[in-house]
Order: sequence, then structure tokens, then C-alpha cells
Amino acid sequence: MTTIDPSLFEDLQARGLIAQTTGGDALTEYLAEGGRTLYSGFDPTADSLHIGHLVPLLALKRFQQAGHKPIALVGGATGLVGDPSFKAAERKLNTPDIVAGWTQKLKDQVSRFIDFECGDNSAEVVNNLDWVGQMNVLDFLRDVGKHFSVNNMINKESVKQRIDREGSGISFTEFTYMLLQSYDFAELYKRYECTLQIGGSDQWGNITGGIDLARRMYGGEAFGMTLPLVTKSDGTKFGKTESGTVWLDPDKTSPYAFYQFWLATADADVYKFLRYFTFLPMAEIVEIEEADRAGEGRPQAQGVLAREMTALIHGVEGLQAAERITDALFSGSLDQLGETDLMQLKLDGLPSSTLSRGDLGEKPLTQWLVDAGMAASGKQVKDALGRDAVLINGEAISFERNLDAQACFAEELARYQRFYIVKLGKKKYHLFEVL
RNA sequence: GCAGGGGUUCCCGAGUGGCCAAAGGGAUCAGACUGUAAAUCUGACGCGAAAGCUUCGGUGGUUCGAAUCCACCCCCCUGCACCA
Repeated sequence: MTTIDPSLFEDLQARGLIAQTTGGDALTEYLAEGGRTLYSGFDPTADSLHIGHLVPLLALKRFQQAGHKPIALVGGATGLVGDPSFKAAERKLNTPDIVAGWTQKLKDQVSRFIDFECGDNSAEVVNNLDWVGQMNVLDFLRDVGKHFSVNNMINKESVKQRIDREGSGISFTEFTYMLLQSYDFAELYKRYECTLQIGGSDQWGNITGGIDLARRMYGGEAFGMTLPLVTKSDGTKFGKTESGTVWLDPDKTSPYAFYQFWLATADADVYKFLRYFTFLPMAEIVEIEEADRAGEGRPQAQGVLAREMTALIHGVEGLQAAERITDALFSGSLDQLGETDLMQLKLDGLPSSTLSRGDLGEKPLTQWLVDAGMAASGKQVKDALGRDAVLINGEAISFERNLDAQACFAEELARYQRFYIVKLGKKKYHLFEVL
């Protein structure tokens, strides 16, 4: 028997991780009484999860640590349809084979966060295509559709803007999404006695739909709980950087970039993020917060957050790699880097490219940097050049030298005859190896 | 199918024959200030180092000149019709 941690709910509450629940106190008691089975769904809308998915994913882990059995559902079926909840416009459908590929990737990713070998409350990963894919239309309409009232569905807040707003609309396909997700819950209730679904607060409508359906189809009592949508104090979208979404896949977002993302968290958000994302005990987080408030200068919270998150997602090795690069680049000791250090930085995920010395004359510096992905356009590089914001191995490059890339990457400037660390702006680094 | 309204640069959204690479806002990037924060200020923001080149759903026209006018086509929205 696994032991149940009765303080789970309290902890979640203290972390601000509970947006809404059904059942009120009944749910708290229900969870405290014994090991329960819960699930959260992840639709394959890309080939990787991103940090926006972390809150529900880590919540599954929190429940598991407290003794409950988590099920991660990957939406091989729902991903084919598209969730309209709070989306401004209809989405493009992806082909079944693409979605199938993504489903597999997400399954692998999700699996790394929950424990599959811990006895009674071992995790499960399921794919809703396994049951939805078999179903025929008439069964669906008769067994599932009959339990839903269109009148209620169109009144859901999550689809309201699609219904009300001039210039938008919703297809029957997306409108039906809620039925599929509800059916998932009912099915998991039947198969695993899964009685709790968690998800982002945008999922409230879909979750309550599932609770109702489980009751109507099987007479079961089920619960729902939503987690807050992560917002930033400045109103911009969480999880995006200049280079795009922050993915969990290290091939899409390197551990270094991942680490840097968390390190750049605004003061106004950092303590909230420590609560939301890390497994540090609440007491410790409060301590950090108080220490920062009392101390002068730069707070320590961002560093803690970055280390915790990078270790959690990319393991200790990923964290070490990220820290190696960060130390090398930001502690002002570029000169101290040896040849092997430079090569290691490349392996660690510092963005890098290899150029051929003979080709350098072909393009101006701006173009080389754009090609390397350091800037979106030559204009941006030009702007930086004019402000002495482009450094090659520590030396500022003036605008006039732009045309002569040969001279910018002169041999006598090279480290170990071939390495150049180019810095654009305050934070963007790129390692060029010129052979 | 018919009628009406739309499709503008990342997003929102002005522009209805030249002064338009296209207002304004947001986002983003860079600089100053800082702590690899925030706020604020400054600059950039279709592509190009530049000369210049390419854009306003698509194609073809009218015109010295089109995002703006015309024709056809594609797509979206609303209503009506069809389904009855």
C-alpha cells in the first residue's frame, strides 16, 4: 500500500496551483481518503511539449508523489480534431500520419516525468485514439452525443467568442471536440476508475463535460480541478522568447537556452514561478523570497529557478552544460577558456556554426550573422554594429568593417586559430569555427 | 446557390488613384539606465551594407501612375435559401 499524503491539497493551494475545483471540500476529503486515479490530457499539436505544458504535467507528478495514480493521456484522436477552447480562430487540421508521429514523441516526453514502477500508483500513458479510433459514428452519436445539449455547449465561455464574434466561426468538427474529451474521461473512468481530471483553466468546460458524461454513462462520481494559466506580470505571453517557443525537447531548445529563459524571469514573476514549477518545499520558497527582499542588489530567486527547472527537465548533465556556458560567457572570463573548453561549449549547446575561411569574402558580416541565426535581418545587425553591440572575441566591430568579413574574422583575432565568439547585444552569443 | 460584409507588412488595425514600404497600437530587436530584472527614455522594425528590389488573398486589365478602379478566381464571416 502506498501512503497518501493528506497535505497535498494544502500544498497545491499554497502554491497557487488551484484555479477551480468541482465538489469543493468533497474533493479534498476524497483525495485524503485514499489513492485515487487522475488524468490530464496533452494534445499533439507539435512535435514536442513546451513549458506551457509543464504545470499540468508536473501536477501529475505532484499527485503521484502524494500517492495517487496518474494517467497521462496523449490525444492521438483529439489532436486530429483540434480544441477550440479560447482559440480565436479555427485551426488547420494536420494529417493523421503527422499527428501519429507527434503522438509518439509526446508519449516519450511525458513518460520521463512520471514513475511507472512504484507499485500501486504507477503511472500510465494512454492514447485516446485507442478507443475513439474504433468507434463508429452512429455509436458516437447515440451513446455520447445524446447526453449533450447543444444549448449548453454554445453557452460555454470557451467557445463564446467563436460564436458571438463577428468575423469568426466554429466548424462542427471543433465544436465536437468537447464531446471527445468528455468521452475520454468517461472511458478512463470505466477502464481505470479514474475519477479526477486536471488541466489548464481553459479546460474547465471540457472537464465538467466529462464529469457529467461519466455520471450519465456509468453513474460514476468524478471530479475536476483546473490549474492556473501561467501569466506574466507585463502581460506578454508566457513561454515565448525572441527565438520562439521554449520547448522541452533539448533538440529544439537547448538546455543552455532553457536555463537562460528561466534566468531572465522578471522579479515580479519569479516567486510565483518557483511555486508553480519547482518541487522545492513552500517553506524554502518563502525563505528565498524573504532573503531577496532583505538583501540588496540582484535576487537569488532567478538562479534557483533556472537550476531547479533545468535539472528537472534536462537532468544534472543538462544543468551542468548550461551552467558551464553561462559561466564562461557571462562572468567575463572569455580569455580563460581553453581550446577544449571552447569545443565543450559547442557540445553543450552553445549555438555555433562552422565557416570556411575562403568563403568569408563572399558576404558582408551582417549576412553571416543572419545566416547563423543570430538576428532576423541584416538591419538588426546593422543597428547593433552602429551601437558597438557586436563583439568578436571581445572586440567591438564598427559599422564600416561590415563589408570586410575577412578582417572581422582575421586570423590573428582567432582563438586557437579558428574560434570566434561573437556577441550580439547583451545576451546573444554564437561560436564560429572558421577553418 | 443568392445577398451583404471581409481578406493590408508577426498580431490588431488605418489607408479607397500619386505625398505609400503603407498611420497608430501591441509584440520583437538594439542602446542608455541596471542586476543577463522591472519601469522609463532613444533607435530599429518588408528584403538589401548600399545602389536598389519585392509587397497589401490570386490572376489579368485600365492608367503616365493602383493596396486603392475594373474583370475573373480563391478563402473567411453574416443572413437567406436548400434540406422540408
